[in-house]
Amino acid sequence: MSQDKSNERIRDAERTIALLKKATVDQLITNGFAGLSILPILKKAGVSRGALFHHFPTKDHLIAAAFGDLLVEFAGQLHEIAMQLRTGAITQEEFVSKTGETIASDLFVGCMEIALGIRAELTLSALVQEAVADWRQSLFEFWDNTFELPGHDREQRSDHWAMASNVLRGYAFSTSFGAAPQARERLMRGFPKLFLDGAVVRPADERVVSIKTKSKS
Amino acid sequence: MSQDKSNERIRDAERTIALLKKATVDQLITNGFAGLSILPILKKAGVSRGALFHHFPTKDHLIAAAFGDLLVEFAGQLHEIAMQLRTGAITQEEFVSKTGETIASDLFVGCMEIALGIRAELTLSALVQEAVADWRQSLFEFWDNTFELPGHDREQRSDHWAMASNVLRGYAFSTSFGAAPQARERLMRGFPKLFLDGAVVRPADERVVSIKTKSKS
DNA sequence: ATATACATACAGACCGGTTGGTATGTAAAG
DNA sequence: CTTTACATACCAACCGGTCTGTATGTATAT
Repeated sequence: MSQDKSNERIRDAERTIALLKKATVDQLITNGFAGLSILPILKKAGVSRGALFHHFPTKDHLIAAAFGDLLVEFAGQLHEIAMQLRTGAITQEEFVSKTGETIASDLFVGCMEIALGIRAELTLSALVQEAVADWRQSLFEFWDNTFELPGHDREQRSDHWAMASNVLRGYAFSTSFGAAPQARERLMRGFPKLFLDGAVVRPADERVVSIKTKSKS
Repeated sequence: MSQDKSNERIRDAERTIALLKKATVDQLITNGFAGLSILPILKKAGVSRGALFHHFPTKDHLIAAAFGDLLVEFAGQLHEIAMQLRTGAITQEEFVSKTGETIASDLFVGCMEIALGIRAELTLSALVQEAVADWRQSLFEFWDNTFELPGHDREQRSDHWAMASNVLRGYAFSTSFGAAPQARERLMRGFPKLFLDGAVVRPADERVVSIKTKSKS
């Protein structure tokens, strides 16, 4: 990890913070929410305790920051997939496959774990509230900017894509067991039939989209 | 909790085990998976450390046992709702409402939390594997024994109900934030349209169903 | 019936290890 | 010299688990 055993110090706040958040995400993926202790995080980041608590008042603040980064990254990944479809770089089938893959990735499962885990932790849940709201919004935009639903008003579209999102969330959850090998095929067959049948892909230039969240206030 | 400060001991293994499992579920609901320490569990159960480790070799075994109980209880709740629909005691709309409520309850959210949380814990995930397999089976039976899907073969029915289950899981997940007040209405509108349109309720006497799991081997 | 022997059910002190967080010190930058 | 960035020693609280001891059962022998 860190071969700088010499006494030269690296003084770069941004870098240190990034390392810490990255290590937190790594730790979340490999050891789950319950495994989010600061010791392994510090080890992975190659950073000292002092550095951590210099930049973050508590462990929860670090987790919240890492969680926020995760969600933003996801929004970016989904946006990327959407653009590939809208530019014709991939087929609708590939779109469903890639989206499913993204949602069922360890990263997103880790997100769900945090989202459920913080239910009982008031301070932490308060810290991530804003990031979650942003994420919700960007998820709807992901669908609504990618597909047109002729004859549907805004309310109906919200309903439609909310259900679609629920399916993917449930899919991600069920795959985290790894016990349903047919789950993927079921998604590939079922999802387009249920949600994309009447939908029309919006050409890439139809609407200029900013998927970016409001970011650090 | 326990006012028996006298030196009279209650010697009832079944009772003690039940108290421990109950306390574990309670603790899971109120404090989440990360809050599953033995101390608060023991306190809630009014049982000593010695009693716990006499009946369960490790904490994980207790959690697994409590988790298994939870899943069986859920299967029972769903079965109950299904029977109400099949006997005509409730409407389809009420059926969707009740099912959604059950899935989005604190109890089930706790289940999801465990299911995700154990991802990184090998021993625990091994312990609950069987219970999860039983649960999967009973969930499919819940749908398939309740509704007929004319013109669908077994494979197609599996696809259909797997997607339906995913929607509910995703719904449960999203409500655990409490941030989407319209989520319930969306489910009530969207679910029947997507999954119950071509489905026919099986009369209660059409098929003798055993929703019971294989139970303790 | 009563005494003996043993298994089971429970209680609570105790253990080493880990937890999140702090206090203090030091090196670099302005 | 002051501020910022990082390092280290340290702390009280808590963790899961083991220990020894005790209360309560039951099976057998007398």
